[in-house]
Amino acid sequence: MNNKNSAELLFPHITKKISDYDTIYPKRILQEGAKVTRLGPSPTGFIHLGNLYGAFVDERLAAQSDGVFFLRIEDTDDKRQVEGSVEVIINSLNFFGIKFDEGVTIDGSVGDYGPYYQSERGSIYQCFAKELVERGLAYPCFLNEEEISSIREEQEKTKQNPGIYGEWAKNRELTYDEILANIDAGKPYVIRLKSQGNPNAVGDEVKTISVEDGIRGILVMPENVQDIVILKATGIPTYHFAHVVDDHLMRTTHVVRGAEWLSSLPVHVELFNVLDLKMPVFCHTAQLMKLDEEGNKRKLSKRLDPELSLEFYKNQGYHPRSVREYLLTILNSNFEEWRIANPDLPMEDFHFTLEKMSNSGALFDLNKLNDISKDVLAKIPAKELYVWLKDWATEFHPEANILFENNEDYFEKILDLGRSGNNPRKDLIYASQIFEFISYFFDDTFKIEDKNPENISDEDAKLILNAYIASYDHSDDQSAWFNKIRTFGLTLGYAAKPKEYKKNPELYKGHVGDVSTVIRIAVMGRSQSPDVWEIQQILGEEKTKNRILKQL
RNA sequence: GUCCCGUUGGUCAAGUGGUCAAGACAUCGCCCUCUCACGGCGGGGUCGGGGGUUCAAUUCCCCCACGGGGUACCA
Repeated sequence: MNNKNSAELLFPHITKKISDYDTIYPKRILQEGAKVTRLGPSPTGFIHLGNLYGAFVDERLAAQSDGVFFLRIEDTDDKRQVEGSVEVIINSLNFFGIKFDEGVTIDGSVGDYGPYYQSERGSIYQCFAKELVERGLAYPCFLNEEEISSIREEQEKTKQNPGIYGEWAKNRELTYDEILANIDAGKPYVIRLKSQGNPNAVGDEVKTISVEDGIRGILVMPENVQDIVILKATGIPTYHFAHVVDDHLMRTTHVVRGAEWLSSLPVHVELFNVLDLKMPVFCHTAQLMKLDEEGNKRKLSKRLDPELSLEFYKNQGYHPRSVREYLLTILNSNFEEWRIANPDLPMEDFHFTLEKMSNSGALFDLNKLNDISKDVLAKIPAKELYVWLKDWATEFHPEANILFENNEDYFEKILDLGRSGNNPRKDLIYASQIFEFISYFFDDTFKIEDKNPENISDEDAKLILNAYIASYDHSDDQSAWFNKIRTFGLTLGYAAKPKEYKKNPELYKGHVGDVSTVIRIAVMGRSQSPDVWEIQQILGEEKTKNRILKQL
């Protein structure tokens, strides 16, 4: 038996059979309908919003069905490894609430379906490859780089499809003796699939495959005809082969991956068929896009788009829950309606479905994220916000650390400012914005940023502040406080209501709004802010008076 | 070049052979109001183009355009 001998020659050290692995990694015992999903990042040291987006789908699918979500590291490309990136991946995803049930963790692997690093699964892939060689469905190919590129040139010249297939696959039918001779000569080789597709078919003769995608419905594509590489010269598998072997042995039920894999789907289908394995449900997600300077949609790129990096959100201080809610609104458009109907339920109560996912690429929209974040933060109690802000500042804004010392009560009052009642304020968006927003509460960061209204001269402003300090009583309630402002405003020549001023502008210097703006700027340094009385109550009498006095 | 996927307002999108073509963000106007927010009310704005099929097409079919992706011993 030619093939059997070749297989022995190629893989002398492989003694296990595929069936042995099926015993080692038996079918998972899970309840009916449980989904097994996986994330398979390559450890390049960069994890982005697209990864989170996909991971979120995996996580929801598994969690909602009491299934399993595991992490497998796809480190088959030795050129792209980056030290420490596995930790970065795990920590980043964890920060945004993505937790794995199984697979690689910070302290080693967990689960019965390992190893979870593809680099440690070499003999498994080789076993599968060996059996394919034995069965005449794969073969060693000794074509070197030059030979392959000259094949390509020839194909381009004659306008044929590029690749190694059909008669271009010159090593397809090598005999045992030829293989032996090549190996003895020390020639490097790869293992290629001997595609069962017909490369010479044209028009209606072209066979098609039909796959039901979890997101896109039925996909019909031409069958694969390429003798793709399954094991590289190093003995390490390509993605295609590793995917098929691993997702079978790890008993993955749903493969969630980006649309960039769509075109290699026929390859995967052939591999599953040729190995006689049950295919998982493929779920090809749309890619996240962004509008470029010329107004074209384009794929987010890590070089050009800082907001693609998960670090961006951590740096800016977006709350993980905000990012999660935003992602869910892109993932399932009906989430938004659900959220409006159920403002107080945790987002995990929403039933996520693949069918509701869009097939076209969504533009990333920072506006929307901000809007969602306002609602999210509005519901988080001040105590929790305080802890979150403190943690964020420790890492990204250390100069603010001093603000947290013995200041918890003060801080919480600030964060709760205007948040009670039926129409709570929604001022808080992300941590760095919050520090900016509340900076006037702290003498270290307080500064006069805005100018008095144009109709108020410096003398007028002093008159107003003098009258204010003279009438100031910290124990006044809000309406008493404002009535005083109206009263002395009127004697100084300012209408008590803006409408009165508008009716007879010639009678007044301005209106009560101008008066309170002057006060607002003295106390807050800004012409716009939440309610002055409430802010003064938080600041305290001493600080309030000092700030006014300083402007006199 | 070739293969694959996609295309509903500025953005995210629901949706169906006959709809006034939802909703959200953004935007504009008004109301509330001492500013800003919040909230309320309202406005503008969409089925990429061309052919079919049909009494009727945004919806079904074909062609084109545009966008994205693949075409690796990357994933």
